[in-house]
Amino acid sequence: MSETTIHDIAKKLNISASTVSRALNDNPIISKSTSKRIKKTALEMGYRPNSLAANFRTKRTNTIGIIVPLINRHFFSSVISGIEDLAYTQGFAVTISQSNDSFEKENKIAHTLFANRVDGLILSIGMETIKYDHLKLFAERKIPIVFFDRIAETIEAHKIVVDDFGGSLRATEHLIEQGAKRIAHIGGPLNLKIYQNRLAGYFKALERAGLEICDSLVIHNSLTRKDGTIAAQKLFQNENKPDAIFCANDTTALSTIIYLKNIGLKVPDDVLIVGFSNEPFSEVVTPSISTIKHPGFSMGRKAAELIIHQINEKVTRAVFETITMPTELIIRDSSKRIKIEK
Amino acid sequence: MSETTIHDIAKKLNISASTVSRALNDNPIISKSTSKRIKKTALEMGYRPNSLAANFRTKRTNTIGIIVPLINRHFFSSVISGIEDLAYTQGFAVTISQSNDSFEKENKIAHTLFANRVDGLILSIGMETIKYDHLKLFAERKIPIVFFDRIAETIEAHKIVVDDFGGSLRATEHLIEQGAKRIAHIGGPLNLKIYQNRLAGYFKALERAGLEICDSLVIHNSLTRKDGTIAAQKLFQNENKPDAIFCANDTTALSTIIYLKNIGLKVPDDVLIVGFSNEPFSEVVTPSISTIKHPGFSMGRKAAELIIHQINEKVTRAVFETITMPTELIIRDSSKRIKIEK
DNA sequence: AACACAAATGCAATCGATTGCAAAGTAAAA
DNA sequence: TTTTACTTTGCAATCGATTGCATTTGTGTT
Repeated sequence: MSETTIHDIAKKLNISASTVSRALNDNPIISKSTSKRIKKTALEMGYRPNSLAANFRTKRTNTIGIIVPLINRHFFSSVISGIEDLAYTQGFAVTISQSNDSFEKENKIAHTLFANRVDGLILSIGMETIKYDHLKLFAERKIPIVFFDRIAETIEAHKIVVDDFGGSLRATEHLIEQGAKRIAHIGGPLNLKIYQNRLAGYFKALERAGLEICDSLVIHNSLTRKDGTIAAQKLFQNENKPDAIFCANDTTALSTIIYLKNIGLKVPDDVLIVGFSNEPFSEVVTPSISTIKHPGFSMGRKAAELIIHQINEKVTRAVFETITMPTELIIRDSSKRIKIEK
Repeated sequence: MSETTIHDIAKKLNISASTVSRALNDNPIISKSTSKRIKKTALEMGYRPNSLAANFRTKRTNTIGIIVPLINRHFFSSVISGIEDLAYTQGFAVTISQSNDSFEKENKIAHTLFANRVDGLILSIGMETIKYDHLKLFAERKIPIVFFDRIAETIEAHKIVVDDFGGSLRATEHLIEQGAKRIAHIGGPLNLKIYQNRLAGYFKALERAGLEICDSLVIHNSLTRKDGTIAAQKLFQNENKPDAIFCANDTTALSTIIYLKNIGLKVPDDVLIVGFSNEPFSEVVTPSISTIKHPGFSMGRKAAELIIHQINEKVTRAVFETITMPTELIIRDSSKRIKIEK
């Protein structure tokens, strides 16, 4: 009727539950012969370990909690995939929740994960998040946290970010190499560090090349399809039109390209475009979009590696590091001046 | 030092732990005044509920296990997102693993999820899976299972599938309406039901229209980018070339389009194309790809709804149903005969 | 004041596995 | 045969919350 427990096995073999427990956990202190007998009986009796009981007793769940703004987004699902991939090999399960960029939900999720005693937390914070009490909860109880992409700067923890600055620098320099003189930038909300960095890389490249920084060429918005269209509209209503645009994501790069096509301008002939993140569509649209590659999957693996190390080593006094994942410029059609190519 | 428990609260207030437990769970049997005192003290003492203990005692984890072949894939991450979305509102957490289409991994994951006593399991089985012992485990212990997309036909459980047949029928009919006479089909591995159904819908449409079914126009492969190119190559080496292709996914639709472009044929002018699944890129490539929409997110929500209902109602003897999610033809440029349009 | 009955609280067992320490068993050395 | 030193095994407490049942407290009625 009810589930077989180690006590049932013990009773059947006339031994103690402790021995059964040890045998099933391959504790070498148990003689091989009894161990074998126990395992055989366990199998016969259809024994299924109850991790709940074990976790409760040992205060360890072998579970990593993950919070992302939205699961169904290429970058995040790549990271999650990477985390799960490594975690699995190390015997950890992952519990995933999405905050939908709502602080309230993020907060509740954090408490639930804590109540479930996850061994560690990997997260990318939501756009609304400016208070971190829900995360301090973990820090206080020495439960390791690893941030990725959207990090909380004031919390002491390992952080994994993308080299936004370097990527943007490279992207902008590439545009300059292709002959662009008036490069615009469509950027994201500046309360997020990543967009600050992308802006900074853009500025740096201009500065290095001795190009003037022009306020009217820089627009910030939420980087949706629509935002991109509106931004492009604004840029090309100027009398002094740009000859290239560095977009802070591929989505706006795409809608910009579509807009330009509609007003009769050609990419890359008339305007050069570079995006950011290497979305799956970027390779296959026409023209294909030059972009900066985000190593989502390996970020996930790295995050898992860091957190598991902390969990296993119980490194509490560790020096926390901020790991910057390399970015890579992928040159595609949207930024290739044909003349220069040949 | 150590965590505050309900006993600590009880001791401090000189009452019993049972009362504390009941108060914190809003049991109405506890008077409002004590309840208020208890909650206040709990807050002051920084009490954090230990779900491990509660779950252990109640044998209920409020957790749903999910197994998908690959998290980082648009369709699956949409479904996961939908599951999480609804589950969250019902107080359930989700634990997600990817099988990578490996039977061994799927098997191990199932056992781990069982050991962790998830309340229910939602999964899409891997390509290698032909034995279901690891799932019978759940069935035997009355733990509800819901399959989606790739279902195990011999296990009794709710199943949620996409209307592959109807979608394919509609897609093919659409091509016929647009004037196609020789319609090819690039399909997936026939050991998966979904591809059988897509093939069947294609046949049905031809039959209804009185068009001849021609073996040389039907190709089956694994539906990768490369497979699509190879298939297209084969189709257009025939003397009797197709004037339209219905592809079983958008990926092959895309690579077919690219191949045709390379050999100087125009889509849709020379060849009409329809894909399946509505990948994010399909809308934005040139020409945009007509396709059949997969309602991933709502499938996820539906799956969550079904499983939570079973969990809460303890419906063991329920009649299991197979729910077919509606598909929708999205007509884009790749299948629009301009002349017919105007 | 006595009683009945309802409301509020407490007692104590329980869930299943783990683990420090004690005890028993075994083999080798003296 | 006794002693010593391992090897194996068992005892019993423990983790924190829940819950059926018993008990106490409180309220109202006659």
